[in-house]
Amino acid sequence: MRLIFIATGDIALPSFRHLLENGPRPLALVTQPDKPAGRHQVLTPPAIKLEALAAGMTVYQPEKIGDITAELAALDPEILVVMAYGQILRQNILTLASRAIINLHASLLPKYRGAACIQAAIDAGDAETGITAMHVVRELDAGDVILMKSIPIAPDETGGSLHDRLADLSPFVLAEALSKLTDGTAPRIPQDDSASSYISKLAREDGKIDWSRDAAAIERRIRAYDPWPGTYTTAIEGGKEKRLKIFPPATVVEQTLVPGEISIIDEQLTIGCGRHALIVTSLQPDGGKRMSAADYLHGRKPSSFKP
RNA sequence: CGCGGGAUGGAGCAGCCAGGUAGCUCGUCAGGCUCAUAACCUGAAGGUCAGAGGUUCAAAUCCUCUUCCCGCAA
Repeated sequence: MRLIFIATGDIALPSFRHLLENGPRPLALVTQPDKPAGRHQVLTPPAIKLEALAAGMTVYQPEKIGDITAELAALDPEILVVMAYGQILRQNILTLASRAIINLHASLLPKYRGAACIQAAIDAGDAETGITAMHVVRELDAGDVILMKSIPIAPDETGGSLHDRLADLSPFVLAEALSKLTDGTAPRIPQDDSASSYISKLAREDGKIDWSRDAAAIERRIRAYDPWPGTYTTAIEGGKEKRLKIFPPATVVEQTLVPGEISIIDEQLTIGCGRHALIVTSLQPDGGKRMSAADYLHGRKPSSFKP
């Protein structure tokens, strides 16, 4: 089968490796251009690009995928597979493949269309999420579904752990979808648009903790946003404001405090929330490394957290 | 050279501005108390103050350079 793989995010790596090992081997990889990353803004290629090059595969990194329409058409692809690519596909790409253009999406559609679907499932407290394989249409993540596989969300699940588990689940969804497309048994199940929700891309600012919310909701967010975009708050230390990153795990306790108020018992750092309170165990002060709450309290004397 | 914070016994920090005995909260070890203890009491060990150079009678502290860590921004 003549197939082109279109992906940037690491979540696509297991699926890509699956195709390399078990076929059909992609004719080419299309991925985003190298981008400056890290403190020193070093130009960094997507990991999947390096694996493709190591496998001797042709790699395209167009600023806009529409710029290479002719090159892709010349490969005469039957199927395009898209996963975490990061660009909107226009009509000339959607009609490029003779058989289908499919997308692997990390949610149980129609819930959580869009970018931050993994974090959204944990943040909402869902019991399960999964990978959906569907046809790509003009509207984002709205195409007919071929199949989906679900996995349960663990009580201590983080965005990072769920990302990795969904990545590992993806090859099975991809393989089954390709096989059904090949033998003509792939269903086209329309999505119920009325049940859909859209999650836009997250920014660091989204990780700011609002202590007036329910402690359970804050706890879920701390897990959902780890490691990206992370959660943070502002600690008042000796009258000065210090930024403080918060990491999981955190524990909800039925204690009543004013939102942002700090209670320290037996070196346990408890923060008041809108409903109940939260024990935070792992954090990172501005300029420092990640440390336990106990270590933090040995040297710093926070009076409260900014609600 | 994008902006900023930091490096002080094993951990987290204060001391620096106004140079003059290495300090705090813990941890570790020993002893004591106790039916017992992660509790309490007493004591001890553990530091080239990131590195190099400079100023000075004297540098953790002031000046210059270097290395490493971290946050923001992208």
